[in-house]
Amino acid sequence: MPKVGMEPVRRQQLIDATIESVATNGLQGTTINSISKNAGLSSGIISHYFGGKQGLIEATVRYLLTSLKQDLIGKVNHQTNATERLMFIIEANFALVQQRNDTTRTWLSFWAQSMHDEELHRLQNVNSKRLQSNLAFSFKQLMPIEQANQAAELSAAMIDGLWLRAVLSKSDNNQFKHCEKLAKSYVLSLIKQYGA
Amino acid sequence: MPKVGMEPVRRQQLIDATIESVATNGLQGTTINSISKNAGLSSGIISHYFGGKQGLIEATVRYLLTSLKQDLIGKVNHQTNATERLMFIIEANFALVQQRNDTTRTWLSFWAQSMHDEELHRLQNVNSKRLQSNLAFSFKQLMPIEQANQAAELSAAMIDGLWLRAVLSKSDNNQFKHCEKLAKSYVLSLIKQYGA
DNA sequence: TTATCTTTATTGAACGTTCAATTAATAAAA
DNA sequence: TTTTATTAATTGAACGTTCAATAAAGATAA
Repeated sequence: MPKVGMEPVRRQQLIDATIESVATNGLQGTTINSISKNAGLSSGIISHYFGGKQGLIEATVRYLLTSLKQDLIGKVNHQTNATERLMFIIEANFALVQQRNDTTRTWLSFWAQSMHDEELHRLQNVNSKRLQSNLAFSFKQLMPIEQANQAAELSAAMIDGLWLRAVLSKSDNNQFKHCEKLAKSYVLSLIKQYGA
Repeated sequence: MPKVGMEPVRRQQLIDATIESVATNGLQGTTINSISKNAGLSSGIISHYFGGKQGLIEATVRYLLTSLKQDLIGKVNHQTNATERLMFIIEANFALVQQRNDTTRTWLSFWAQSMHDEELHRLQNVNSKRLQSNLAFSFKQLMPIEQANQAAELSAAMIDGLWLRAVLSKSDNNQFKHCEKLAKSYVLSLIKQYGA
């Protein structure tokens, strides 16, 4: 059965299977068996490639964070203006949902666990601060620095709040699209309010 | 050791111990042993009073929901005006934090789990919808119904978002106070914007 | 080309641990 | 004495990890 050069393939297979299992069974219900079964591989392979269950969990979170980051990078370029950039940030934060419906539940599980897992908490902070500083960067081109920072804090909370409530109510894609629109119009209203 | 009429005392003891354990160890790390140890009781007592671990978990969530509800009821009376009532709703939603620092983490754990537990999800929906309809009720006295509903949806998201970000960044009470102020001024700005 | 050696990839059973639940025993109060 | 309250001991299932075995692929040498 074995072929050479399987490592990257298997790693991705196991990460995908982890997202799937956490979305379906929760972090509590996710075992090395549920993951390896989803991936169509044996349980031992997890320790082989990730050192253990914990290593795979952390690799999965890192993968999700990278996906979010890449999504935004793919949308903007050097001639994107500040307002457009703000809209792209919002789109990126709601985009993972549209690609894979199971991703949102998985995120929430990981964030809850980050309260009791140092490495997950570190990763969560990177994500949370990146959202706010990305927003602040663009707001600063549209208003004074103090207002910009305040606008970034409020926008980040609004985005996360809309997202959280949509996830918890097990919303469909339409509902997420609705939340994306609300977030965008809130950011636009902040620009009108404080904009120079 | 046994005394008569211990039931309500023991139940509360075990619920308090559950909040404590979930805050410290997370829902994953919470066992009937960690709970009973916190309560200074034996593990068997959990099955006796709650039928099992799951029953105790659900009773704990119901207790938290009731506390939140009572907190709001205690603040308002028949001569509270709409704007005051909105401020009290926000205060109540941030108040549990101040009383007990460990409560917020516990909430987040429960909400994450609600994605994979029918009864918890039902309770979560009650809470989520109550916040929004409480907000809508007061907004309707200050603006047209359509704007009131929109304001309620946005305010609920803002409150939950500020709360979520504060919890995840392991904020102290000052940070929560700051978030409470932001939420209040956001609601006031909505009243100014749409208010008749 | 064939035979041998080495590395890479993978499995699945065995092990020790942890957990929730149950049971039997016990102690106080009625 | 009977009932209520509680503990301590026990059970069996489920879990993550480890590890010996194996199989294919690639490399080397005859």
